[in-house]
Formats: sequence, C-alpha cells, structure tokens
Amino acid sequence: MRYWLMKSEPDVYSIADLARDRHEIWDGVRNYQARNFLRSMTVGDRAFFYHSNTKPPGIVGLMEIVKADIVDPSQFDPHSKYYDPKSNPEDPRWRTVKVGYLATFAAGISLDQLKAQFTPEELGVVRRGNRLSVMPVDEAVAAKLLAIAQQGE
DNA sequence: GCCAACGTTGGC
DNA sequence: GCCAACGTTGGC
Repeated sequence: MRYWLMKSEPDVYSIADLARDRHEIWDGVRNYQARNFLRSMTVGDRAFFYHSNTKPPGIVGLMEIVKADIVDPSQFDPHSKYYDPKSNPEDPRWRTVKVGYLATFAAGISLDQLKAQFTPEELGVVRRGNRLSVMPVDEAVAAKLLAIAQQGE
C-alpha cells in the first residue's frame, strides 16, 4: 500500500464534503505529472487530503483509493470547467480514481507545521513554488504525519 | 524546436 | 490582490 497527497480547494471540494459523500470521483486534474501519479494508484492506497488556497493551508484528513484508473467524466462534459475538447473518447486523455472517506484530523496539520517537520526533499508540498496537486508520500513520512495527526486528537 | 506570451496555481 | 513559479500554446 502506498501513500499520496492530494490537494483540493475547500471552496471547491472539502474534507467535509467527502465526509458527507463518503466517496467521490477525484475529477478535474489537468496536469500530466499529476495524472501519471493518479494512474499509478491502486485500490487500498491511502491519500492525505490537503486543503489549498485557504487559511491555513494544510493536511486535514485521510482517504483511501476505492477504484483505480477510471476515466474522468468531466473531460467530455461541455458544461464542465474541466471540459477538454481535445480529449478523444476512444482514448481519454484524463484518468483518475475514486476516493473514499476515512478520517478528518481533529487538529489538521498546517503548512507551517509541515514546513517545520519536513524538508522539501521529504515532502513535496513544502517545496517552494510547488504546484503539483497529486504527489507520492514516503511511507516513513506518512507514518510521521499519522502520528502528528493522532497527537492532535 | 525555440521561446515569448499567456494562463493557472497557490502562498502570502 | 499580488506575484513567483511554471506549464501550455502558438508563431516562426
């Protein structure tokens, strides 16, 4: 089982939304590097839910991958902001996963805390200028994140 | 294939 | 709202 970090703006889709929905297709990723990470996920992998573009940004919960390598339906929806007219239905360009809700961290782990605890090499999200919305998390880093989240209980 | 212009992300 | 970082687009 591998660990990941996935970003979402809470105004668009938050951990509270996922807690309500229980599971959801992670749509709208339109970056090839992020897509490649999504494609390499397998069922049972876990992902930290990161709130971006909010105060404070940070990790707010945990989810699991419940369905791997699915076609992102929004690429073919002309009314979606994620519509991609160049994507060929015979060979869809954008694939993603379905995620399931596992937990909301009582205290969350703010970006400031993440910067204090991890180097940019250990955790991509603390890297200056990092814009990638899906990234792998080393197992040792994941264990430390879970321990920090537990402390906040 | 280069690169300037442009658009988006996301912290601050 | 600003702006640094950086990916994408399109003219040449």
